[in-house]
Amino acid sequence: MDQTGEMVNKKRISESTIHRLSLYFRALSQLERENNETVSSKELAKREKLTPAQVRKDLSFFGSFGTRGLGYPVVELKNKIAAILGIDRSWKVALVGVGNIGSALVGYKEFTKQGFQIVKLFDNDQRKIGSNHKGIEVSDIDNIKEELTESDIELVILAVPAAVAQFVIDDVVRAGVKAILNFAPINLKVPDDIYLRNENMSMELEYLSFAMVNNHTPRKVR
Amino acid sequence: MDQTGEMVNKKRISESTIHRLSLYFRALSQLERENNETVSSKELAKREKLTPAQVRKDLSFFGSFGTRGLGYPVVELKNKIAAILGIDRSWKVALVGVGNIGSALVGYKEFTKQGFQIVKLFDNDQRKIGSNHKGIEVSDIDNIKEELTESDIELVILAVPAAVAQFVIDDVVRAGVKAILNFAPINLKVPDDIYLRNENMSMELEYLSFAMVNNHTPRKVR
DNA sequence: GAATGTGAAGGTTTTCACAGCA
DNA sequence: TGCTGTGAAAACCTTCACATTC
Repeated sequence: MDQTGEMVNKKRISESTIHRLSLYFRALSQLERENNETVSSKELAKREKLTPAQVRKDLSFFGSFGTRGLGYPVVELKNKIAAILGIDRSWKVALVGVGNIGSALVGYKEFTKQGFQIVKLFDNDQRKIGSNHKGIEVSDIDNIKEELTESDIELVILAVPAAVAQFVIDDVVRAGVKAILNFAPINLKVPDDIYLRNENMSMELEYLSFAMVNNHTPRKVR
Repeated sequence: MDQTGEMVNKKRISESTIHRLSLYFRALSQLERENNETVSSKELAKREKLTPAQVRKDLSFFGSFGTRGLGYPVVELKNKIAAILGIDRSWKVALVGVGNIGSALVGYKEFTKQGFQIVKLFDNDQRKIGSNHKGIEVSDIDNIKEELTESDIELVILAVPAAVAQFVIDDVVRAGVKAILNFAPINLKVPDDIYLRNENMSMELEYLSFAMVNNHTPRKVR
């Protein structure tokens, strides 16, 4: 049960449903740019290679947003989904590890578009510390616990080498951060109340490799 | 049915199973470095936050690699999985779009470790074309169809802006490439016989945002 | 007529539980 | 005894099909 009244989970929402909400959001943004007032589940499904029934089921978990015979109001639905995903606000994000991947993420437009603002960087390289990277201050990773604790940062992106990732995440957790996106190819240990997600970019390449070698026919595209 | 005899699919292998093979491979590499001769499904599961039954089921789709009472031979299993995933060889990869994300991927160690070699870059920026980027030649994106056709590149990573991604992928497909990993946040159209995977890095951030706002308790970590 | 919202059906994936083997 | 390999059961997710509403 949820005291805020924001959303009461009658049923458990599956992870895939949430991921598809991201897709709907993206499609609806595009539909808005194209000046569409309404969209049917059929059209939405087509744009993201899903089925109309799937779209309707997913949305129905959160309410009835459509009009029978007409479809869904584009802008309204987009805003509803943003609220469900929690991206109707902005999130302050710290990025740890201004290396190869890290510095690419600093300029990643999709993050900002969705309200994720990288406001602080951490690194252990003395040449980077104290300087500005694309307008964002780079702090010493040794002070990460203190600096995060004092900040209002709620989300951390880890882009450090696998060898040090566990040490870094321990500090991040101690600083009270509850949500972490990890790019290091390693399984990190965190307490149960921490949301930790892993982004593993070679996984998809490996899937492609598997598919080619085995003539695999996938059920869906992802 | 598969004429190569490499592997006959008795049952359809699920996508999640394949993704988990990547995890097993990673864990086994680590176990090998730690000089473990054998590993049980229990230990393997623990390392990747899965269940022992899941590990055994996954592996059983491809054969019986273990010894009852003992476990699985680490190095042997690692090699078997590499063969299944098709990463017991090297793949020549072209990367299109040497921007923010693209240039980060050029130096991404995980790719090389798994046998994915980026051997060619493409961009439309005249300042980059002809130059070398981390030792790899940058070609004009206008010649992509010809250059890919003449090459032995089998895999393409797309890291171009969403606005041009469809045009670029059309050329890539015309060049005969069958497997593409797309980083642009857009749904691309390709013929049925092309393997296309999408990497959407903000999806996981959005999931974290959703989880925090809704106190979502996930079934698993991914 | 057109398209949503949703129980019920169908399919897929995961977990259980135990037989079988070193 | 310890741990794999696997049918069967359970859980989960997707699709169907249709009553409902505009």
